[in-house]
Amino acid sequence: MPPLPRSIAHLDMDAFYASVELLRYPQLRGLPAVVGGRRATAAEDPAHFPRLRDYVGRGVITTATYEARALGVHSGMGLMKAAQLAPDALLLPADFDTYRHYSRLFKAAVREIAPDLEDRGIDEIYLDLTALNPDGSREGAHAIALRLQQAVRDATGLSCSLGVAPNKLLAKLCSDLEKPAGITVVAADDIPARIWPLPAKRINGIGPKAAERLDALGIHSIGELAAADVLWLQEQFGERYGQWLHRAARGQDERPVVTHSEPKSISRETTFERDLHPRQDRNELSQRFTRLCEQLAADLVRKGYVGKTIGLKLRFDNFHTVTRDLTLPNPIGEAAAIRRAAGECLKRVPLERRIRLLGVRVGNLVRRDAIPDHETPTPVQAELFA
DNA sequence: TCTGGGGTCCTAGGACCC
DNA sequence: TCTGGGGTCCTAGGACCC
Repeated sequence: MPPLPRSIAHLDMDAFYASVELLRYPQLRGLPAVVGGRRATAAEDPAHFPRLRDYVGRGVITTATYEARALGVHSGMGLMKAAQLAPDALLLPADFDTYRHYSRLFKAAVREIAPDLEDRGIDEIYLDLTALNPDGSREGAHAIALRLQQAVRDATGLSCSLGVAPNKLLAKLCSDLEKPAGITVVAADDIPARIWPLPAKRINGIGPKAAERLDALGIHSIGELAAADVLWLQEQFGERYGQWLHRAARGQDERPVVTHSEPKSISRETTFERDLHPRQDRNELSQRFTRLCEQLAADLVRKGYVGKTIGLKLRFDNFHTVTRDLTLPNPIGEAAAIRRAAGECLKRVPLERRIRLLGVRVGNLVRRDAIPDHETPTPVQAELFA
């Protein structure tokens, strides 16, 4: 007997950050608006909304309303470029605490109906609905999706889109087909008609680089990728990725919905308002570096981890990025110890250009409460190791 | 006036051990 | 002395995702 097909959903909030802002400022509904840029300062009047054309400085768009998207603006786009396309669009500063609050609300509402939930960040989740839709019917899947949509709306006032399919890959693809507030259900039979005409880059895992290489090889649609010879794909893209491309294009994906996972690393990074010179701006650089380590140490305490691999990340004014890391004999978590280890990493980087970004990371994480007392480094020991 | 911040996973070479 | 594998850890970079 072949295993019963699963019923997997992907739920994606519609223009999440921007939609949360519209709950706060309903008078902006229907207008092009984007979320992004630096945090608001206390001096700014929260009811006065600057236009994109007034913005000066670094940053990208985090979310654009559908009205702004119609003007060609999308997330990830630099604010200065977006200002050219949509100078009159409103610019709303990001407020992550509020977004996290609404994230918890919608996930709790979904969990009441479908407890097998995998977190995929602040605004999307996977759900295993197999037990809720035992016959695997389209009608059953659609009914559950409608209930979920309504529950999310009741809990938050926000809309979401759902895809329901036999696996995560297809569910993710489908949740995007009828946005906003859409529901798309597909079965294996629908793949040739519904999935194969789509561009290959719509597959989660085919990014800009792979899409460009596929294009150059004459493969544009998922169907063309499905028709390509697997050995040839492996020659072009490597054994593993070639095999994965072949399976993905055919709608094959066995990954389970993972309801619990532990973090592998925790990091903090910052892009400076202006590029800092390694010697002329040495003091400022050093202060920002220390501050990042303090914030990271606080994050580690709050989340209950320590780690033994400390990493440093630098981005230069030409956008070239380098990383260095150092693995210590014992896990650490204190700001001073992190600062010292990351300082050792910094000594291994030649500093010949101005610095745009500085980041610090702690990996090889261990839960604080999992460390036997005799292994818990005291501050003094931590300093000796660092 | 280009290009945020938080992550995961993969690859590949070298060290080191069996 | 030379020739080998295999496994694991460390490090650096890169692709990709939200």
